[in-house]
Amino acid sequence: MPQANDRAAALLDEYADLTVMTGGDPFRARVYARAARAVAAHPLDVSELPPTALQQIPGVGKSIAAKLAEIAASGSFAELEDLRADIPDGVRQLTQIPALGPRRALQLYRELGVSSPAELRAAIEAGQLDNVRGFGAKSASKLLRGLDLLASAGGRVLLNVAAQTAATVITTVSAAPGCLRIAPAGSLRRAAESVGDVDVLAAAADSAPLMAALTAMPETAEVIAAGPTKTSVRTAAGLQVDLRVVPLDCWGAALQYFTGSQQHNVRIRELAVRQKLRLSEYGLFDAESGELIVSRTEEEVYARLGLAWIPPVLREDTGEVDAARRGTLPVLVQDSDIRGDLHTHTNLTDGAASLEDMVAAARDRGYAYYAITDHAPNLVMQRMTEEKMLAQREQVRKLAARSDQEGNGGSPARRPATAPPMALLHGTELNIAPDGSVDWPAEFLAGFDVCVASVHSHFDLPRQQMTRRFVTACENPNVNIIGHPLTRKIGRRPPVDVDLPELFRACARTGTALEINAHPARLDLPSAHLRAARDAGVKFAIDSDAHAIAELDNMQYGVATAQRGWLTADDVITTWPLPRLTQFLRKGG
DNA sequence: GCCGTTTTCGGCCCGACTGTTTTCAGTCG
Repeated sequence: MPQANDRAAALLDEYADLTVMTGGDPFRARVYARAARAVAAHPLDVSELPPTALQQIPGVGKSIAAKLAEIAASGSFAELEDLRADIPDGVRQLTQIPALGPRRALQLYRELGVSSPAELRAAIEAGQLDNVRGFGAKSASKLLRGLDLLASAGGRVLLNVAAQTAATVITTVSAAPGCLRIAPAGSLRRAAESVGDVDVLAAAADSAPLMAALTAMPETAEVIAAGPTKTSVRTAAGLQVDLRVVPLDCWGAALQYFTGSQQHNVRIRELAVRQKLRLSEYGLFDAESGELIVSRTEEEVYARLGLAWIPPVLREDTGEVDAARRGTLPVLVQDSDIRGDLHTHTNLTDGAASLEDMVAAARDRGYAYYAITDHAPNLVMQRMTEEKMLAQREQVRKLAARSDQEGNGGSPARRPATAPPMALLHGTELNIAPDGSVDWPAEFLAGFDVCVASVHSHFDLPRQQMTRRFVTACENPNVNIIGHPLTRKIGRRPPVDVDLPELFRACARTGTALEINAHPARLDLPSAHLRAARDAGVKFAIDSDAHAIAELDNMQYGVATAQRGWLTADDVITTWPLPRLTQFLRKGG
């Protein structure tokens, strides 16, 4: 989405937060927060839209449309500035501390003058909290730990780290006596790009042995809360794990509830209320009689509300509820649709494994095709030369010929035994220079089966120049895929500033695919932009960018990202049969 | 402040746990 939308959304969000802090109308705050999400997800640049178009955005009415216009004109709006004058920005930062919400943060500011995390730490250490009503010794030590946590990481982890932690928890807790079912829930089940805490749902008649197993787990460093239905711990690595245990009879309602997102759940519950029903983690009930209607499966809960079952990856309140009601949910691309990988490395450049080993591992995955795309010479540290590249090509051709003779191993689950052997494509990952040019002359590039082109430096070009850079790369007849387009690293490096609608148009016009880089630290192009790109006519390559054998398995995170962007198999060129893919790689030439 | 398969006004999701308090507000998801 346009960066102007992110800025406007941040201001609306800040206004919502400050409204809550100052004891303003909580419903108004919620409306602003919801409008902020809708603005952030809107495909068009809100700073350029007329008021009538702004009011088409869900959750934006006359008043917020006027605020958006004010933001476009002046960079902020008057009501926000009024609240900012009352409350320093540092006070809002305080609410990032676990267990410190808006009301108590404001209380600390009003009574002690604390207006930043650093000042809060000083105040606690000076014993000033003792004089504040509602803050006891426990609060003080909890806040100190929260301050440490905030300083260390911001608390969020990548999807693969969360998945590993969940796997450990599930192994441990499922071994406890009486554990009937157990599954990941929350943002992990939705495959969000980062996870703040790991939610695990279990079913049992008696929760005590399960809770005990969690708190006794060697990885558990601290027990945050412990009750009969919910126990929260923090691992030694600092990651919070929430275990919820419910009776088996309400498994479906509980899984629906604990998968979220919160915004999705609000939508679903509003729908229930309108039908004179009440939905909780224990089931869907008649609002008046209190009688249980359904609770055993998610499918039953959604069906009783008049909805198709909604895949967890779509549960973000971005239109999935309406689509489920109309029966127009997309048939999402699946792991089993993936036929190959078009962006991988070997130890010829910065990969860890040999060509032979990477190819063998790919073949074990049952792929129909696999591209080796080592770095090109302009990434100087990789020391690539034409000679090395041509020698690798020879090796690739020999490996391909050998597998032709020997037939193909490969998992029978993915392809029948009669399937042709895995095709090997020789490619490269080019470096897009600031002017949009890439390594090597066109004649040499024409010898590759596939070229990925990516930005690896000069991340801070002004938007116009950055956009020109990408468009020039797309217009190169030898460039097939733009690798990790925004070059962001989750939680570490921001995305580059590029005019996305223009990039999407260039990709569609030139037959250049955008990558969905499956590395959990990248997930790039991010899911939030995929629908706009798809609507502009863009096709996508889900690639692992594997630098080691184990990283081939990251493909699953790329597929999940594509799903979160509502993509079907047809939108993704790495699901296509080889002849269709080969045709695409010719770029109409 | 927004919104409508009952509504253009009167609603706006629901429950668990904690800490400090003696009945509940705040926080979280």
